[in-house]
Amino acid sequence: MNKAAKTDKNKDSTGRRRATSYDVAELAGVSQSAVSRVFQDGASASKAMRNRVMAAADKLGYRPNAIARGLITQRSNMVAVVISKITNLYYPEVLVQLTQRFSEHGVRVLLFALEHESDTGTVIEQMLQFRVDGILTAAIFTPEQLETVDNADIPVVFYNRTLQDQLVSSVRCDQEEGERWLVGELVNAGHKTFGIVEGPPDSVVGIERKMSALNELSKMGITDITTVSGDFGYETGRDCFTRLVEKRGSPPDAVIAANDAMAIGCIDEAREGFGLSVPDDISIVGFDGIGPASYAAYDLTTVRQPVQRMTQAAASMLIERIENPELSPEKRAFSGKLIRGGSARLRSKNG
Amino acid sequence: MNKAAKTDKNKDSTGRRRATSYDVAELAGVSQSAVSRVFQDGASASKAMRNRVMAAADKLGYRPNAIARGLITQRSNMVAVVISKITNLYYPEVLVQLTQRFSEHGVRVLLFALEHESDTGTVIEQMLQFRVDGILTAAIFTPEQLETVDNADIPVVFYNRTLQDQLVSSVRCDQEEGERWLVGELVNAGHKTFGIVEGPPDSVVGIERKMSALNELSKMGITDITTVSGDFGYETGRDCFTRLVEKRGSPPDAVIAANDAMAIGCIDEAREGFGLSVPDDISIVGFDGIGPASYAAYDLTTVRQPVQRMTQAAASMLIERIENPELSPEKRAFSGKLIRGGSARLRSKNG
DNA sequence: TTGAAAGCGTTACCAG
DNA sequence: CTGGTAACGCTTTCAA
Repeated sequence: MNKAAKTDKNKDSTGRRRATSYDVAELAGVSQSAVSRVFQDGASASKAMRNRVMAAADKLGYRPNAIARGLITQRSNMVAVVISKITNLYYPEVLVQLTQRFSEHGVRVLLFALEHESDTGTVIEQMLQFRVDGILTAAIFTPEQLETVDNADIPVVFYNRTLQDQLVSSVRCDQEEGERWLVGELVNAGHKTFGIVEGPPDSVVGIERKMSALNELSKMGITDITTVSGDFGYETGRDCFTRLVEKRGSPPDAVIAANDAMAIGCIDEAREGFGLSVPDDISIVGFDGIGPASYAAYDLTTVRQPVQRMTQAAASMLIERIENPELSPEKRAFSGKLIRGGSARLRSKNG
Repeated sequence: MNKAAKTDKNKDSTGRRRATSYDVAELAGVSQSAVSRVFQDGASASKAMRNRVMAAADKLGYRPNAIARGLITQRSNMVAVVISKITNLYYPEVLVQLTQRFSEHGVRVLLFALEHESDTGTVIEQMLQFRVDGILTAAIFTPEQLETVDNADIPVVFYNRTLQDQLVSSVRCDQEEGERWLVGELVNAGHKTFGIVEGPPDSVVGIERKMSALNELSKMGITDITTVSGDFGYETGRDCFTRLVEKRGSPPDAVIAANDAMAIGCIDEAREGFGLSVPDDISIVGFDGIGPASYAAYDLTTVRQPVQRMTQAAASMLIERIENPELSPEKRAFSGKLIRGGSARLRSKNG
């Protein structure tokens, strides 16, 4: 291999090497450090210098190499965002908003998607290898995993899940409150028998919602409660409704589903499979406030998560902790918004 | 600032510096190059060496630094994925599947989200700075933008959009065919007057679908066609239906919406706003095959995109081109699947 | 199979 | 304000 061949390896399609700060420096007739400074924020560079460098730079199509910068700076300017199939981050707008929030601070998003929330282990190694500056996760961590990232001094913010009594930052929707509202509305409107459609067993969110509902129901003296479990999907919601009725022998007065998708499934099954009228024969409520919940055919009574405020908060909490690692953990819970839709027979506000 | 303070900067919470291959080498009593080799694939290292190094490594919690590796290797092992609000990549499962596909090849996803498809310019610079190995985009590029990434020798795969006559790789759903199917079914079932609900003007996907439908309608001799335009959202779908009827003076026999969300909006508005029965009074069809399309209340006639095969193809096409930059561009179009739902009055298959 | 040494493209420190 | 030089943590020749 001759010399030409050797120097070929970094050439682009037109035969030029990808320009570095040295190339720019040479063309501009200045030092490489000068070029570096021109491309920094609080740099000290004279106007003349800046002009010459810039001219040379875009003549060569120079772009600072963020990888190299990260190496020396010890800041990758990337955060890991972990989503899993059943997460709320999974809702499209959340990811888009998050990415944009981070982007405003010059931070890029490295995405990690989990098939199951329990697969976290495999991706943590990756996040650490890529030296992400922070982690925003909608999947739970085991204590060991938490310790691992903690030892690496990487700040973590949990989205809609919070480790019991652990000293970690989190942003969540106040689901206890939400379920309390829903149960309150239903009981006050005279519903006496309840079905609960809970989420999959490995979902903390699902468990929380179910427990809160059960708690509130029992507080209000309701004892006729039947529970079945689904996977947060529409189909499973339909299935759950059938199983619920079979288990009880007859439909309950109201069904509380752990999320909107299953609630919608319940509505369809109640109507199609059992010829019931919603809400005249049975009330059905969900949780989340997803798009289809407000479709006219369902008009779901639900609690809408303040997604925008939550993502906003999550992003800034993480960025704050990247910039100031000494900041102590913080847990923020946002109230949802009760949507009194037509899928439940509720007392009118004025009654 | 004394020496202690200086050396502090890279220490972790327990006071140790983040371990490097040098630290591992020292502890294991071998050279740094040896450590490097142990953590590579086709490395040559004796079993004894490997053991000693590994022992030292996990004693120190050593993790190879992917950033540094990327710098020397000239491979970041990251690809950029660009989504915009109205894209199909926007559908949750697509992102998850993509990320997993890439992950299998050791490639991470750097996510870029656009508010509008036309904002591409701002993110291209970022992708280049981070030296991504490839780009998968569900947003259109201008010719200049395409040239920019081309000059940087970064392979690009377009998802569901293809630049007219440009020499680029793309994966898409065959929308012409899909619209042809839909129109064919409707015309054959006797529908004579049509409404078309098109997408936003800056969506290539929307335009393609509309043009294909119009084409096929005209081929089949249909002339009574009214067109209104929405933004791909549910609410806009409802609105569009109203405008359609107003514009025509009366409801058409059938409505062809550019996507499912708007089709569902049309159904709700037809029922609620105009007291029409779907499909007895009017047939409504969409495109995409999103989740809610199959909800019992809508049971939409639509064309489902083979999302899984498309993401699979997109990921492997990009990876192939990263590993072999000489590969010529390739355009792959996948047929969708016609879903003959209850939202349209169609000829039965046997009739 | 192993080790020494030369980069990769930046930033950061320190004189001038 | 500017330039020289030493890192950053790794991979990759090249000899031994």
